[in-house]
Amino acid sequence: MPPTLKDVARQAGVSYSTVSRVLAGKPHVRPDVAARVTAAADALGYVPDRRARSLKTRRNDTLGVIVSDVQHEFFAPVVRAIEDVASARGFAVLLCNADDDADKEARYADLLLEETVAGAIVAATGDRSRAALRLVVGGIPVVTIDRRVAGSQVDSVTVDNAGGARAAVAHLLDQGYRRVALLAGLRIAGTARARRRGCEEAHAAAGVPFDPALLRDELREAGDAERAVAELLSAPRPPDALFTTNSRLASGALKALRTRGSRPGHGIGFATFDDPTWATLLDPPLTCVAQPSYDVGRRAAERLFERIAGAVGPAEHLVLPTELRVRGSSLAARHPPPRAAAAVSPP
Amino acid sequence: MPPTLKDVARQAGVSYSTVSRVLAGKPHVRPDVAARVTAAADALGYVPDRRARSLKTRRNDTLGVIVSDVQHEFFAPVVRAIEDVASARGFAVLLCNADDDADKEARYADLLLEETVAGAIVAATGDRSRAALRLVVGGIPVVTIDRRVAGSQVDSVTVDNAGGARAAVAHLLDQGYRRVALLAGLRIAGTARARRRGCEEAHAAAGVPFDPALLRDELREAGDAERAVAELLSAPRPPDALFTTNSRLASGALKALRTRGSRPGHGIGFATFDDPTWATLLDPPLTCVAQPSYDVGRRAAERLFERIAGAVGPAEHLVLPTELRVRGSSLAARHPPPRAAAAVSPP
DNA sequence: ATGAAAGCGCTAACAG
DNA sequence: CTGTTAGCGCTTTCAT
Repeated sequence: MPPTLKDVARQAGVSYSTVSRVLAGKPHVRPDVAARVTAAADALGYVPDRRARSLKTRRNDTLGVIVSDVQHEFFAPVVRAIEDVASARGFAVLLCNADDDADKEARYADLLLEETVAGAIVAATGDRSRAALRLVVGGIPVVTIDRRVAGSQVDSVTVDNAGGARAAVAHLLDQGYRRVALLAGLRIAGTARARRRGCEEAHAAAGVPFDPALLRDELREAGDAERAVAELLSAPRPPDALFTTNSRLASGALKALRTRGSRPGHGIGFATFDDPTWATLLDPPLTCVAQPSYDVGRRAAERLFERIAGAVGPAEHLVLPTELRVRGSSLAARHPPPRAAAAVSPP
Repeated sequence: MPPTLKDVARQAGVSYSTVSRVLAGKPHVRPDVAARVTAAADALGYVPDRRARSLKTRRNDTLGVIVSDVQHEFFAPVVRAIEDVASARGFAVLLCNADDDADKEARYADLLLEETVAGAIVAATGDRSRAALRLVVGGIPVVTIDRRVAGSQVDSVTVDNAGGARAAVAHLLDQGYRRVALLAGLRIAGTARARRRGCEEAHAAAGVPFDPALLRDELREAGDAERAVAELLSAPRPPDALFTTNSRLASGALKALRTRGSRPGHGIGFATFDDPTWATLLDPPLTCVAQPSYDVGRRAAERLFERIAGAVGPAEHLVLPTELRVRGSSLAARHPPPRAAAAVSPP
């Protein structure tokens, strides 16, 4: 049983509340008394009880974070950033992995409600963000990531998914590729929709029709992408370029290419969302749409703290830019006929 | 202000404690009363307050996790596993990234103490595990990962770091490499030490002397490894093979090789701890020592729950096996003199 | 089967 | 400056 305020008080020969005052650094305490209290406190190894304090003060220095999976390339830095910002302010972070599963999300929302966290960041992509709404109804400040929540006072931080996809696909088309396959994640995720839109816009702008047969979505794991690409490549009219909407799918797609003995940039163009460390280790290196994941988390957390501090006003929707990093995998189309000359590249 | 038990009681026209009983699923309540209470509770959107409950019951369904960085290849699955096990039992997880920084670790230990978490998993590698000890002294069950804590009742789950490194280096030596450089992480980390030991044992067993000039440790980021490799390769007696102790360092080392235009498996052998998804996307694919990261987290969490449930007895030290996955990057040495024949490989 | 009351560890008036 | 007191929301005896 850890020592309580009372124990410290007894030990220091003062009252209960004096100890509280000293330990809270409140003024109006005689220095010698303060010293005695402090001494007693660390003699006993006293540690204040956050729950009790929080119960009394009705403040809780804890943030909740709901993501689909911390293991994901995108979420790991986001979570890390949130934790950094939180810890700098003395806040703890409750981590919830909801796997894009609406039930899990709802259960976690309840958990955060029961914990009466000071605020929550919801990066989950599940069913209509019921979780986020539940929290909002419960009176908890929420910032979402990856998607907005309709018509509410919920701030959001997202990356320019449509723009990023548009840039990548436009680049592929510009390099002479004509049949760009789109390998995307879950349709319920706002990001997936936006990226698909970007892809379509790029086609429209280039005056190239987008063949719906080249769209494969609802892809979760690398293996899903691998199978999809294998299928696409053996179809009657195969794609001549691949665009994946995240690095997990990219690795699956690349595995499929490798199995067939084809290399990106040699007959088949390749680009992906995310810029994983290994992108530049491949030969040729991967063309990527880099997104500022850490910043997404950081900005979301900062905004959340503004709300916690009482900021009012309409929802703020921050959209962070992406950056297209052109590397070898997407360069000028050389069509399968072995080793034809480069097509559209500059001299 | 969220509704409390009192509000529900008033609404249902029963007493305070009856509501508690109903909601806790306790027996001895008339069905119709129970129904009225339940109805009132969800009419008001009542959500129990975990802090208050925990304060009263002196139990806290929360686990603390201290790792150096969730973004790390190894820790992401560990954290994920812990969270999976915890959530299956209705526990929440408090995530702490301590960056191998002793001060941060200590602060987080205090945080977990203040939260009176039911138990903690400490995967941090900092200074003498002061953090873990602090928790133990505070009466909190602790399971460590990556390292044991001397002479205490602290369980641990680790992977066979020495064995994994030994296997990889033995394989390299067996393939005919004679100057294997070891690129390792922080020296304070128990894992780094064990991996180094494995490397030395492999050398001893093969009767090949290990040149201390080929050891580079205290490497944190990919960039550190990149610089180290660049240096090593331009030294008078360069290594003919590289072994990195984690995938982050591997990517740095590979970058350095790439810059010099050399490919692993062609004149220079390569192997690494960790088996990242991209290992098989490279050409040649990377020889890896795979470790069961998810299982480390899972087993640690399971053991922790046993302790929380009151298990007594001496510390249990679980060591999980690693698996050497031989791929192209480490195959038979062909020495730099352009395209010499393979050296020691079987016919 | 239900209600009354005490108290978990803490903070915040309010007295003195 | 310091002590007394009243809860925060909940569970848990103990009566009834």
